[in-house]
Amino acid sequence: MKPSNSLERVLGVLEVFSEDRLEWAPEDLMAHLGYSRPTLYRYLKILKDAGLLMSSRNASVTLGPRVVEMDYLARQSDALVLSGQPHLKALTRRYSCNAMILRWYGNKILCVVSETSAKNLVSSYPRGRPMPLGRGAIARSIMAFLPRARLVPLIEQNLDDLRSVGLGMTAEEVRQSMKRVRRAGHAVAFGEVTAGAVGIAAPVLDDRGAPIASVCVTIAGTLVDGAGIDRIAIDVKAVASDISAA
Amino acid sequence: MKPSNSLERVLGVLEVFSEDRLEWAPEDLMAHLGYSRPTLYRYLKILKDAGLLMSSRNASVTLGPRVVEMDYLARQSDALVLSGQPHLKALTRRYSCNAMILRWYGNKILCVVSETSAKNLVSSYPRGRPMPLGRGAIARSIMAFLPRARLVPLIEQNLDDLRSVGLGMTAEEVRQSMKRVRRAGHAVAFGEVTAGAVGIAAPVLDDRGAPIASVCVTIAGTLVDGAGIDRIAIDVKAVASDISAA
DNA sequence: GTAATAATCTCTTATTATGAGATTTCATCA
DNA sequence: TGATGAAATCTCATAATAAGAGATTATTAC
Repeated sequence: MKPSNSLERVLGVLEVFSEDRLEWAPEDLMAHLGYSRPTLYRYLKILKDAGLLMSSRNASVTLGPRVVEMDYLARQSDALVLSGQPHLKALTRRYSCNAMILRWYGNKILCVVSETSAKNLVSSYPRGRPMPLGRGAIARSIMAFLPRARLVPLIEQNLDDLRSVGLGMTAEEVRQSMKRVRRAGHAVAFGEVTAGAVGIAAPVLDDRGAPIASVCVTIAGTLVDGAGIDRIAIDVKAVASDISAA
Repeated sequence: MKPSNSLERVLGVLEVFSEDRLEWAPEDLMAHLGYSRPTLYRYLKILKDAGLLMSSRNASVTLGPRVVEMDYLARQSDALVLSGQPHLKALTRRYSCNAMILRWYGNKILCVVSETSAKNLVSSYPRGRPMPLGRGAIARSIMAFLPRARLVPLIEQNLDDLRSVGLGMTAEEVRQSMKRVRRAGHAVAFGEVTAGAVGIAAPVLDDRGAPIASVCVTIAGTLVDGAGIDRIAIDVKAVASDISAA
């Protein structure tokens, strides 16, 4: 995974930006990436000219305006957004809730659209924020549909979290829980991500049955009982399979 | 502006995505960019691995999930968003309107945040969408604060639009109109971008007095008279200068 | 199964990215 | 305003590697 050519090395600069580190001083980038001074400045110049980076007041760099523009364009071309948004609006009309679609990519789960009708239940996962793999209905709805070879290492990496939400003590027990989720076709979680909120999620599958996204409804625990959850689960699954078709 | 090295050429692939063309077939990219087949596929592979591109069903490519993630990060680190958002919330609390901040970069005006309290006045410029230079209070509030050398070519490029909104028949007359905007410290536009809407915008200036952004309130024309507009203009200018300070 | 298309590989050559160090630009304070 | 320190850019020889023609291998579609 370490960059082997100069093209990957330029892009490597973009990889270092994360929620923990939104601003980088050139000096730190040199140290962190191991590029020489002229090389780093060359890269920065190119990335700034492309608008992907910009320099903030104190000479350090942050992500730039072209990123913002590209996200707008990505919204226009994303099949999940285009086909999913009307469904989300319908869900939020029917229930006082938070409805969202999250994409599965490279061991990350990323929110791509969300709609809300619940006044005080604000989603802590807006568009673009990656979500943990170990907790929540969304993660489970996706993991349960992965092939075993893909699933097992993920379980092992997140065993502490998975254990703490009661999916089993050992990796094998967790895998059995996942099987049950797969059979049900959806996952339910009580307050695993947001206290007091119930999450109900179903996977969007591609034509080979591999998960590519998840549809999730989050609703205040006080608003639903078991039967209510079942009803929502049916709707969520319907939406997910509808999106799968496209 | 034509790429001179391989690093700029890879990034050149990202430049071709626009509102008019959200999806590209590799074959078309080869023709459009003039890269050979192996080279183009090499570039695509690298950009896909970085998550900046992804391939859609029909083998063509679109912007990818890392773009979405980077926009989320950009939101977290953007001083305009961080310092501006509370102000926008205050403005929308005070008036039934649409309040937004737009960044000026590379001859483009790009929305970075927007808040709204008006039910049926939906902004047609969400985050990331570039806005025309020839129409609207926002464009004018920025252009009026550019140095003459920068301003004149822009006026000439957009003369048709500028004329059609009544800023003057010749470039020189338009420039005089801009001077008046500059003296007033804000721009007002009636239905130039959205029919029936009034736009009131003031520039955010850096420490050298160069415009870097604009604060704009859009409100239904039926809700305000001249005095109302003046009141809003004062608030908008206050917000803009407050943001300028940071 | 086969045909058609799409993507990747191979390998040589010319191109060009690289980094040490010098130089220039920029900002800051006396 | 001029001096001081830091940040960014430039120069240039050399090693590194990106490029492309054409062949080969995947992937679809039928």
